[in-house]
Amino acid sequence: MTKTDPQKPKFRRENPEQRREQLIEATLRVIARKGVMGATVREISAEAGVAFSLIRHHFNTKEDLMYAAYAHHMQRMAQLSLASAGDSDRSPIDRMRQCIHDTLSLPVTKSESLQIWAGFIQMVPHDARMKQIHIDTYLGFRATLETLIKDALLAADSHSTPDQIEAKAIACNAVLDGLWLEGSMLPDMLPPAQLIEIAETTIIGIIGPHSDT
Amino acid sequence: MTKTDPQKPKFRRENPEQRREQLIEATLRVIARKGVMGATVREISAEAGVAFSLIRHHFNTKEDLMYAAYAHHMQRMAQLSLASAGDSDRSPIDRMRQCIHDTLSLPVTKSESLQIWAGFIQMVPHDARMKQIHIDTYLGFRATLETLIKDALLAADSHSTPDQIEAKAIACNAVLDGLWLEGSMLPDMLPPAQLIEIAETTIIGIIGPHSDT
DNA sequence: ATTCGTATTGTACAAGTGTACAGCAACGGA
DNA sequence: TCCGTTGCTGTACACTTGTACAATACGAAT
Repeated sequence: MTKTDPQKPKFRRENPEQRREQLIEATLRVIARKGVMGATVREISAEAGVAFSLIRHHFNTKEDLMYAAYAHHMQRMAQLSLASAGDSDRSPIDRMRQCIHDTLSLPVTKSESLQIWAGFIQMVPHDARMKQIHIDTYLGFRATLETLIKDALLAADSHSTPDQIEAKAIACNAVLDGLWLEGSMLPDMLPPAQLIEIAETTIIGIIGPHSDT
Repeated sequence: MTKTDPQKPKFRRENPEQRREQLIEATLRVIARKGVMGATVREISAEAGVAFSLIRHHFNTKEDLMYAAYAHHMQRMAQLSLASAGDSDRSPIDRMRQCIHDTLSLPVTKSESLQIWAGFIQMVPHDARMKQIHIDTYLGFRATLETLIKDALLAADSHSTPDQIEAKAIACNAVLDGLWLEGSMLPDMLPPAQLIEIAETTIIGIIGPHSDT
């Protein structure tokens, strides 16, 4: 052992904001590895390499840490899925294809992501703040889909009422959710290539100008 | 206090099979009310009205109880969704409509059902037995959908390859999963009537004889 | 070098966890 | 009526949990 540094610091003071993010990331890793029930303050702080009592210094309560971690996770997932939705260089249909591809491939379909998502989803019906985070994420995602669909229909010179566009966005969202879910759960049975092909066929069918019932 | 019955039994001996089911039902109620983390052996046994040590008498471990509860829940959900799938009196398309309706209405869309589902789903990636239960349930549901789709296509005198039918079943399953998910989570925002209409339009579009890409 | 704010630590604690086990009591068969 | 089986209970225990709080020590400002 090199004892050459007797005044080596026992710990490093971190920018509170950065430390908070470190704890959030550690929380997500622990949930992915051990599930929500395994995500104890001691496990999380060990993952982050700090004393477990530090959590209480940066978050009023463990619940607060969970809220922050949920929002963080959903934000990242949405960003990964919709990264190219704003590229005005590409055609709407091309952007939609890219969005489908990104949603149904790694890293979004990593089973870790699913497990984190499921662990939080389970809390939504009981916790008002969790529910709010879910609503914000869901509506944000759907709004982006709506824009994409509207652009695609305009490019095809096809008109739809706002209600119809909303319905199509809900349907597209459901397809992506469902395929993402099963693909993440059973990656061997439902590989990304198959998921993407099914999603493209289905979503193009949904967007296409019919459904005047 | 009517002390008229001094030899009132302190407890009732139950058929082991029935007692097991009582404990499973109590488990599901507790998970629905308090989440997976709140589903302790004491809470569950209190819900069932028995001593908490009784659980260990009927289930080797708490995990075993969870496995049984998961299988039980998924079995019931599938049965509620597919109750009319076998009615050979009705046309395939009619049965599919009924299946859509049943999947996207109460009681299947009760938020309790979702919470129980999410709580278990979270365990799937880590636990081999949980994963097996999921696979069995998923493939079972999909197989029923496949039959329904095949019958509908036959009735319309339209031919498809097995691969195409499988792809359509995966897509239909995803639509139903996704809509069920969001509908259960946000019942006020996405009422059954709207979900059902969207699902019918989408699924009829999926089944309909196109998708030769 | 010294001071000072505060990020960080370590210890402590009450409450709750799943499991173990010995003994009680219900109830069907004698 | 008694008896044996076994479903069922109650207590106990080792362990983990989230929270509380006083003491420590890092790092920047002086």
